[in-house]
Amino acid sequence: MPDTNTLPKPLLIDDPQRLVTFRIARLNARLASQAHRVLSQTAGISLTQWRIFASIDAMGPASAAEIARRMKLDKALISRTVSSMLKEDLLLSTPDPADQRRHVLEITEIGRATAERARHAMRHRQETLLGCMNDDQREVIFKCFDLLEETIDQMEREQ
Amino acid sequence: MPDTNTLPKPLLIDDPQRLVTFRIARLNARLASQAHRVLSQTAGISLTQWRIFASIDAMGPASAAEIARRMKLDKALISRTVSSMLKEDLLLSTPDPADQRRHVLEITEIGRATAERARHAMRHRQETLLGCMNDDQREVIFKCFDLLEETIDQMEREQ
DNA sequence: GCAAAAAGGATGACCTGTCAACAATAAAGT
DNA sequence: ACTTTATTGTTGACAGGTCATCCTTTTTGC
Repeated sequence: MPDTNTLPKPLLIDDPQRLVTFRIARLNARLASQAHRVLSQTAGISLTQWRIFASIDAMGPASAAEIARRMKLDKALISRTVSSMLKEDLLLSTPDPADQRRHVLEITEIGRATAERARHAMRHRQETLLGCMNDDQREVIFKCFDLLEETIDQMEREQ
Repeated sequence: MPDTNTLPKPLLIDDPQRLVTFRIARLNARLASQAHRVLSQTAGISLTQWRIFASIDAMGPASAAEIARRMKLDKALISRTVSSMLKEDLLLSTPDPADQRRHVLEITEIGRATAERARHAMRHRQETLLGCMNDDQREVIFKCFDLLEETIDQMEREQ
């Protein structure tokens, strides 16, 4: 008897909509493209540039490696993005006298003004996104993010 | 008085770790690279190829456009991925006599065997990921995914 | 003090995914 | 019947991001 076309059959995977990875991937794609639109319209910067601003702003001047570590982002990505930001005078890089490999990055006036232009839209967006959940849900979701990242850490350790 | 270097100051953004977009982006990057590793080691396929398998397997043979719609993925991406899978005989494409633009895609025996090789590892991974949360948390997180996607839909409608 | 290992940073090759434009076909509106 | 509009699927160009490798400087361990 034929099967694949007559009856839907038990599956390779139960329901793609119930896969964490898949849902997160889709959510991420949509959130990123939305953020990209907002940032390029308001301040003409990329999402990674925005994140570098946010990192330095939140935790003070830092080297590229420190930013990469703090945000768990690829250092190649940071390197390229930082060099684009230096070209546009959004960041200032000063060599560390105590370590000749290290360059400390800080936000310039231009950089701060640029980030400022995106701030309201980004904050509003963030609030709208958080606003669709109630306090309990917000608490649980961030807890789950932590749990998932811990699990990934573990899986990576075990290979 | 100087400021940026003396005191940490109130911020552009409160805490990057508390940004939904940022957390989801990071989680996604880590999950995707992990999935990529598992899939290439076990079955030599890409994540998008795996997703196309999962989509057809879960919901039956379909055209490229239907897959793109179901998964909310870019049709260009689907087109390129499908053509790579056709070259490797992982999928079979048959023209629809009722609509000459449409081609119905189904999984070949080779394709099914290939997907099968990745299945255990992928399912185990999925269970480990879900396993770090309890029933309540799982329920809430999927609920939040739905809420967030609805919110994005709304924001897109309002521009 | 010195060889080996590790960290900072840059870069080339590469892959993924997005956007816009296109040709071909089909559907809708007149 | 015919023009307009929408849909399917393909493609080129490109931004974003990853991986492996490299060079330089610093740190570690003998």
